[in-house]
Amino acid sequence: MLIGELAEHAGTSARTLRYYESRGLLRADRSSNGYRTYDAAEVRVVREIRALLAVGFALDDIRPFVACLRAGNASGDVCPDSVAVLRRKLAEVDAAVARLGEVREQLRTQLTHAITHREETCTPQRPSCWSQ
Amino acid sequence: MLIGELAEHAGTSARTLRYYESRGLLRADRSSNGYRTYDAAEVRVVREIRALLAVGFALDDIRPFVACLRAGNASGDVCPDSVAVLRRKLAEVDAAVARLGEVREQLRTQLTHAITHREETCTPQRPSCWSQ
DNA sequence: CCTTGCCTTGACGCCGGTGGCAGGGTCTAG
DNA sequence: CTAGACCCTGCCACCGGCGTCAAGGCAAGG
Repeated sequence: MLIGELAEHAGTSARTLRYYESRGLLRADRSSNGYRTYDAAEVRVVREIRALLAVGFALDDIRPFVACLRAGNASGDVCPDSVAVLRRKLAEVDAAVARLGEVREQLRTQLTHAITHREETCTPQRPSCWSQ
Repeated sequence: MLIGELAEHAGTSARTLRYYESRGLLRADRSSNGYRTYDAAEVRVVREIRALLAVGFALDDIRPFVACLRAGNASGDVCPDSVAVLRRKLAEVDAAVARLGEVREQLRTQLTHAITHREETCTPQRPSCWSQ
């Protein structure tokens, strides 16, 4: 399988696949003319990468999952390194949710405050209130 | 007030203040030698900018708040344009929270699945499971 | 032979907020 | 006069995951 075919099967671009290779996530054999040649199994690997990226993983985080798949496991998740990354990411997501929750509260407070004070200060008698 | 003083009062760098100016958020008079000169009121403006940036606003989003402060309002929040941005940001944050919630669930599912299947597949009898 | 369409490597662009440097002017105190 | 601490403009670097262009090699069909 050439790189264009792999890209199409996996739903991405050849450029992207070369980038993954440069980052150590993909490997390719080369045929005599220098073209990259892929085994059909690489489709799964690329799909795994895309799926994890979509969830918010960085390429460096994804390496263990790829190694796990390559080791012959049915899923990239089951190896200890992958589990460690999953745990870490879960913690990060929890932290992000918490922070966003605080931001949300602050925004709500600001909005309430703004609407309240608009009654007092933004009147046709005081047009300087309007920013435009 | 010179740019270095303003930077110190507002807790940031002169470089940053020049950048804000280049983006249309700050204005400065120039003294005869070409140095930027600031009114003491600019400290509040810069602080407003920093506070909104810290919450996750982009510089372009912050413009209305600055205009609102400049118009003489006690808070940058009270003008209609600011309120509109606040509403939009709140919606964005809500969306982000929702998405992260889904991601969190997926991660939890993956983790549970991984740990369950590790029992079956990752044994000393099948060392290829381990990615390292 | 020529075109078409794939492949190759290499390099720059993007986005946003800032740091940092180069190369110069200005002001002030000693 | 000079040192040092400011100030000025302008430009490169960063981070990450690519898009995109350049310039060329290779395969296959008319």
